[in-house]
Amino acid sequence: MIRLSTKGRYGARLMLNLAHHYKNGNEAVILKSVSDEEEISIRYLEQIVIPLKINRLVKSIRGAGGGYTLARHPSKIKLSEILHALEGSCCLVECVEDSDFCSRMGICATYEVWKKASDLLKDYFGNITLQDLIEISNRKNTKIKAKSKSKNN
Amino acid sequence: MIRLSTKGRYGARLMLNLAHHYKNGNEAVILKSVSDEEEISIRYLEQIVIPLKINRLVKSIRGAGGGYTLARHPSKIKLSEILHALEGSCCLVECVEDSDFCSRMGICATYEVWKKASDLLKDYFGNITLQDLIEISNRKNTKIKAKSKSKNN
DNA sequence: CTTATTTTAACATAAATATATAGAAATTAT
DNA sequence: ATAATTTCTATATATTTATGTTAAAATAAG
Ligand code: FES
Ligand code: FES
Repeated sequence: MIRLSTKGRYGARLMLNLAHHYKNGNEAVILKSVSDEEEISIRYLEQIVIPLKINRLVKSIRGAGGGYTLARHPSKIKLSEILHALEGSCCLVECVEDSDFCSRMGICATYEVWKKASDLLKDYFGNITLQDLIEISNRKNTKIKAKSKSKNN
Repeated sequence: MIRLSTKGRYGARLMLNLAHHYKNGNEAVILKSVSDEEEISIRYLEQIVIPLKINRLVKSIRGAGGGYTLARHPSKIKLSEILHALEGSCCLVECVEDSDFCSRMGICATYEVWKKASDLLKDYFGNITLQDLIEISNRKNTKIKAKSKSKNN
């Protein structure tokens, strides 16, 4: 019913990929490698990475040996920041952040509901960092490995 | 960052409008009146009301004197049902309900997060009925009246 | 120091989907 | 019959999603 745009979805995976390869902030990852690993069109990734750069979530290093790297340690980057950079606003409906959007705010009962739901999401995504995602990812992968191992034996 | 489509937004207001005029289920409201009161294009409302009818949330009465009315008492219609009817699925990303959508589900760490966020919303909207919205609306309006009265005195 | 290579950056375009409007046929009450 | 109203179908516009093409910057090699 509510759609996270592909930008937000792909952007989160792009950032998680950079986080996986994050060492000290100096080693850059080229988009081609993200594109291959995440199976997302490189042309589209190029567009998605721009707002991430503008919002200082990634650093770009041009030229040979260059690429992109996280601007900060994964534990210092919240999912809400990524989504905010990519989708502009952080709410289900425009009127929650732009009071001019809807002239009916004063009397609109649905507004209250969209507002609270937006806050729910904001809280949830505000408490998840890239580091958390890495840990979820690791847990998931070790589980898979364990599974396939027990199958083979 | 996450957008509730206009269908969902307008649909919720359409349903709330019908709820306001709900008597016993026999008195129909014409879309023109909803269109005027809610300031939504009548042509667009016509399209939005169809899935609501298919999902048996409203009843239509054709011909002169006809219109639309809620299929059940406002307290028996959940917001989640309305959104489900209008947006098809009830989740932030397709992969949550359609496992074929994303081939990476098994290893995708972001999936877990979208899934939990979807559940948060599902729970929230599943606990709000049209009756609740009516009450929110009434509280809001009496507040406004009280305010404008105190201004005039 | 010059040239070739790697990579980001910028711009343009195409395809798909969401949003919105328009017209007319079908149904019903009076 | 006539007027009111839903229902169906078509079309226009805007936005999102995705691909392609070229230019600019930085590095590496000779
Ligand atoms: S105030 Fe924007 S939908 Fe009600
Ligand atoms: S985004 Fe669909 S499984 Fe990760």
